[in-house]
Amino acid sequence: MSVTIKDVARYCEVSTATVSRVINNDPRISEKTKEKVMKGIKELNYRINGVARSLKTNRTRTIGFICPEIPNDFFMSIAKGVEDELKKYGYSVIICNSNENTEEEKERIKLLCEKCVDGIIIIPATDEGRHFKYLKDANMPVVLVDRLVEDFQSDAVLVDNINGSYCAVEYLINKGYNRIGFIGGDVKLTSAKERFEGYTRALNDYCIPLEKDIIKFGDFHIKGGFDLMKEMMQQDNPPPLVFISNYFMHVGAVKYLIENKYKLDKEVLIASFDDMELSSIFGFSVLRVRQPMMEIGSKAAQLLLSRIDGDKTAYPRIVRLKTELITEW
Amino acid sequence: MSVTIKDVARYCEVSTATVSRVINNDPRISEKTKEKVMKGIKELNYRINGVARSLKTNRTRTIGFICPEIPNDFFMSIAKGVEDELKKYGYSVIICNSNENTEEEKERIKLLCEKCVDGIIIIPATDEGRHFKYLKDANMPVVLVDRLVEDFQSDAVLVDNINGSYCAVEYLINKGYNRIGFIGGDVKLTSAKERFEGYTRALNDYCIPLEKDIIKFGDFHIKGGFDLMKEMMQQDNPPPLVFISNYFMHVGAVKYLIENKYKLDKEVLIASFDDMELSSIFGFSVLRVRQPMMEIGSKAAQLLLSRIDGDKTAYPRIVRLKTELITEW
DNA sequence: TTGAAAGCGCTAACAA
DNA sequence: TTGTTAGCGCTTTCAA
Repeated sequence: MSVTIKDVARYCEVSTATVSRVINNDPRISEKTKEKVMKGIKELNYRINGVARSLKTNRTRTIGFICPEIPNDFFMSIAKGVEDELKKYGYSVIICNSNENTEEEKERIKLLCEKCVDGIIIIPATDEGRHFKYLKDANMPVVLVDRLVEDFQSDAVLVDNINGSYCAVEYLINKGYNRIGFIGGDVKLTSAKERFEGYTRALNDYCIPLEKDIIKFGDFHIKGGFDLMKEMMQQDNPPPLVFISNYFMHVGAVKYLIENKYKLDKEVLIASFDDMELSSIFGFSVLRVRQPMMEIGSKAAQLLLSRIDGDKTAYPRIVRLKTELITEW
Repeated sequence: MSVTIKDVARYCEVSTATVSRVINNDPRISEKTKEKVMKGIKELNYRINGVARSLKTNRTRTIGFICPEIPNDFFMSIAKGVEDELKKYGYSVIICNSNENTEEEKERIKLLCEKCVDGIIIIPATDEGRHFKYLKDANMPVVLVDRLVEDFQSDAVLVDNINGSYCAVEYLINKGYNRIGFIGGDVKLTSAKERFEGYTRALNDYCIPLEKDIIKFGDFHIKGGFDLMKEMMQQDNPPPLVFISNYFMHVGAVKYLIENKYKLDKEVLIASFDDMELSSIFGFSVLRVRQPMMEIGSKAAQLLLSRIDGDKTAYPRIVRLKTELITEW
């Protein structure tokens, strides 16, 4: 079949250990032997077999990344952050799709464990976390991202959702708005719950009563945003400004407005959580809460790596990253 | 360390071969032994070590996917197609980012080979393909997607770019437009070149002379679209309709129009290659050429799998998928 | 239907 | 500085 370390050893008239030392840059080797072996490697066209190496070293230098959806700029920006950070250390990333489904998530976890990844980063599909016990049993390092789950304590990277939406709403109030609609995601998700909390806290702190009719919940998707914006605007006295708690709902809301010929000027304004590349071109958006997506990813990667390298610091370690207010006002 | 097949064998008082047969669903095994072993597996909490298995079987059931950018709905929709198809067969996907850079692409290829993936799907970073020779030497199955490269023959999945843009432009001509601007990508890329060719052919066939001033090339990115749309609109006699040859340039063009307060009605219209979820909400878009992204991915996966399974059909096998015209006119 | 044993390609402990 | 060798956890051939 293919060329092995043994072939190289024979060809160069050295031992396999010597060849191994050369390919691992072991310093205890003479310049001369090293050159000879390198030459042999080249001439025989030898390639390292990472599988054999992993079997021996108990390390695959591969980690898993499970997220609810693949073509999704939010999740993939985090994935990029993970990848960029990990590749510095020679790691690669198996990206898996849970399809927002706990069962599939469970499947993927099993598969990744079987593949002996060194650790897993998960953006949970739901708030259900019982199946994560499998990871603990397998002694697999994990970092949760964006959301926490029930029944499972784990290292995690989150953003300061409450403060992010608090500040956004506060900013709007200071701009003179006191009827601010709210469109949010399923409050079972950490992020959705906290963002709603930031909204209510700000209103409370400024003595503005909550208006039930202009507060709406759905899922975090485009369709959810579309449907809720429709409800919002079709009622008798729609608010002049709506705070929307993620990017995809924002997109859905804009979709509704465009399809229904709302003007790009001041008929209705949108503030929202998330600031993606396209957010600013949607035209209704006046204020956004930016999450540092790449940083979320790189931070998660760092946490995971430290656990892989044996860091036993008290569990769970939760990192909360700051958000940033973006406005053209 | 962890529980191995040996532990299970000892615990169940059978041989390791028997345990192996059980976990591989080998039929030549009695119901009774099978049950006994299953019980042992459960009680000891045994987990398969895929690395050891891979070393023995020479198969990792993992494939690599290299693309120029990760947070990119076009590439990731293809990736999802790949993933969905492959997971049926127990495969998983390592997603790598070439950053549109030949050097990084080369690095990733090496890494994937070292990890002994069973095959690689690549959306090439550029038209440069010399470094792909490494794959041939390593005997690694490859499928190229979306673009071909120089100096390297390979299985590939592409769409019918020429016909796609031909039909779009033809449709516009039949709607009465005879001044159609063109904004395209770097013609070194297969897709960019072919889409321009479709445009010119259609104009030729309908005896409309090419107008140099309203034909512009840049890169396939948002900024490219923005800059070229600016050039397009700032000249003396801008065309009433522009054909833009990919999604991201389309986004950039819209960005320019919005920022410069173009009205959402008929001041200027856009037709474009690609039909993404957001395309229809941009407001200027009247016609789009839809690529079947998921299908591109699943087809690429199928091609790759067949090569992995030893299919020696004449190389290269090129699959051209059809596009579809989307319009609300 | 089951078991014994070789060996996949590599690393690392130990010896020289 | 280099070599010998055991063995990582599994599959698979051959024999029983």
